[in-house]
Amino acid sequence: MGSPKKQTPGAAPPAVSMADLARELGVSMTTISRALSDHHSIGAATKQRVLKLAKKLNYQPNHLAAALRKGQSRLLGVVVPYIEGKFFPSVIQGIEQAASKAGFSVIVCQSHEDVQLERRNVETLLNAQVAGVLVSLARNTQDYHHFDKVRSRGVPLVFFDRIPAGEQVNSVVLNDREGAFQSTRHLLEQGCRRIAHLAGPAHLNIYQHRRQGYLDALATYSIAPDESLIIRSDMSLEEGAQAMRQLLALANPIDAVFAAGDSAILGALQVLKAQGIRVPQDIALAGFSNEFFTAITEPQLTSVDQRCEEMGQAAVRLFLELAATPDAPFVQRQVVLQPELFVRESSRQGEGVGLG
Amino acid sequence: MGSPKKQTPGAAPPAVSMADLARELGVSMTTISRALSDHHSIGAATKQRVLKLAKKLNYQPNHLAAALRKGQSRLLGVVVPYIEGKFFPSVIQGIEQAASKAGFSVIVCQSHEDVQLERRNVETLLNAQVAGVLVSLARNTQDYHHFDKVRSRGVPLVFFDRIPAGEQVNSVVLNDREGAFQSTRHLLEQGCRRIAHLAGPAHLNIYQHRRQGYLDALATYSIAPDESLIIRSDMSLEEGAQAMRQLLALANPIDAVFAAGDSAILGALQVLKAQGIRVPQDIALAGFSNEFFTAITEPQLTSVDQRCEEMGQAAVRLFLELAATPDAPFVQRQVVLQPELFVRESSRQGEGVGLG
DNA sequence: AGGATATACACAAACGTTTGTGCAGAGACA
DNA sequence: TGTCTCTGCACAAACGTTTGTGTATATCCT
Repeated sequence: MGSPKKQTPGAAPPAVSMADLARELGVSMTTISRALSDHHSIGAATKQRVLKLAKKLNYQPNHLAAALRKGQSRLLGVVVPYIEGKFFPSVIQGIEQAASKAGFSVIVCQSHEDVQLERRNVETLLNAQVAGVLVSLARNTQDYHHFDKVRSRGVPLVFFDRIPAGEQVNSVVLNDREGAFQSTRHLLEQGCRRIAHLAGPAHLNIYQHRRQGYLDALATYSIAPDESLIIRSDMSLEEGAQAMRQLLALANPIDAVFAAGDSAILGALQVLKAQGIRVPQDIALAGFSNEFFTAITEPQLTSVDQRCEEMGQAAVRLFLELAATPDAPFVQRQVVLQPELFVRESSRQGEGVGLG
Repeated sequence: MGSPKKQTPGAAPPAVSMADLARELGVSMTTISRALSDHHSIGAATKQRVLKLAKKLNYQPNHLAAALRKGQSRLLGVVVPYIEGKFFPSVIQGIEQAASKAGFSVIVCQSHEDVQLERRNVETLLNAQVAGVLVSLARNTQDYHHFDKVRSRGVPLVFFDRIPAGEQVNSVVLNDREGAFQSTRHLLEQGCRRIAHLAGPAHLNIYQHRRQGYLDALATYSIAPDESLIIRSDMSLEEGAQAMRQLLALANPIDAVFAAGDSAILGALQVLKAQGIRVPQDIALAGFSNEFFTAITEPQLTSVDQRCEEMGQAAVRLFLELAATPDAPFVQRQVVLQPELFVRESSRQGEGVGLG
């Protein structure tokens, strides 16, 4: 009366392994392994035979076993704050593309802007024995000790966009200062002179640099920065709107706003339209990120493109370089991408609301 | 004269393994393994000692080894057409959340709407020994043989949103018919009677159902479907605009458009505004997906929310059920989520352009 | 011809887990 | 007292690769 359940209906069929190939061909597993990895000590004829049989039996290498033996997998870990909006999906897109070209798969984790989760994500990735870790920091990450483990395990570590402040790390970033500089200079060229700035969290490198670019551009026109025109926020739509209301309450009116993010400038735009203030005639606007919606608002919003996909690709390239020389002493590397300013209706003086 | 390079400066320190714990405690590795996995045959006292030492030595389990031994990893493979816009990122968000709660990591692959790539992605995931595969089909996938391997390996397979036609599969979908029905009924309730439909690729289940929902709603008002009012497209902004132009050329004018996607309805909106046709007074509009931009166009666009995150979570739950009973005979399961209609300015009769 | 070099392959030990089986002692029951 | 069931643990064989070392022929140089 044996249990009929023993039949295991959906059980996996015995996957063909190197041992099977070896038995079939009457050679050792060594030969199979080396033939498949194109090792020099295997004859061309043997390689052919192995490859042919492998194809015939539909041999699929078990990456897990290889990873275990070699101590690292073909997996690339990515930690980002979130995957909504345009930026991070696009960067991931670039990462995925470059990684798969190099034979790596990508694991994506979200920190949800939380250091705790970021820490756990890093642990998870290390436990999965990833070959490398690509990180864009959570907003409130100020302590970087959870990345020590990555390094000490000899796993290549690359930061992108949001990088640790004052640390020796490998990174790829946008030239945020330059982007902000171009954007602000453009506003100046349109004749604007009292330009406000919606700044982001002060400890994040990207917002520091955007602020600096804004200040530098003002300086080229010999305009002294006015602290009352610089408003910090979390770059959300709501706080952008709030900041705009605050700016409108100033005695000495402004004629332009440069925001370090598109959501904030959108919030500002909505406030202006609600109050019947014309954009760009009364107040010109410029944002940052070239979000999808910048092309469909009315007026369309001027913004700075962050080269998202290039950033992802560059991060992978950097990782590959590091992985290629595992024992090399650490030298800090940084890739800096050049932004591109997209001028749209919200900042072009001498144009009407320009309907389509 | 030994090479000084032998020092391997960045080499990984010997990670602490179960063998180390066993040696330290003077017990066998079996005991360690079972204590850590809370096996019943290990005494409470021993478990405590093991757990304590593990914490002290900062023991990190090697998932790779476990996966190799058990024949499956704690990785969940996901294949989606792309990760731009709102839908897929949000679904992935839901997947990630539910998966990490269950102790799984997620590998995301994009098929870029290409069957070839989709096939390769599936191979890649299987090679990575994923514990399960979650798929939303590429647009041109009509042959489903590349998923046979997944099943035959006993790996749980769940489709979401875009699922194979006429196949016995596990899936989680939105009630697209209901969403389209509600949306169209809403337009009818607003007084619209000649309602056009921008339909998507005919072979995708989602577009079939949205079309059907549209037809069903018309039927409740005893309106005979007019084929000249149904225009197929790829749901892009451009083709949406093109379709709108085509509709405007009709002798018998229409008074509303229900599109199976938000990009298409946005294209339509842009055409209407360019031609000075009032929305919703002259022509009312409704879309599908509840994309971010529906809330910022002017007028704001009525749309159907797809419960993206719920969909991701449901897919993971389904996977977990399947994984829990690996030897159970196949029974088709389908989770159907209820959509939610978001009524906005583009379809509300009796309202002006309603500037926020 | 003698020694070095290159070629072509096999042996077997890892990598770090999990798990079926075996074995001892303890308590329960007849 | 003998049998039975638990409890608590150890042995050792897997899982499918990679790779250092060994060994036999063939080739080359002088």
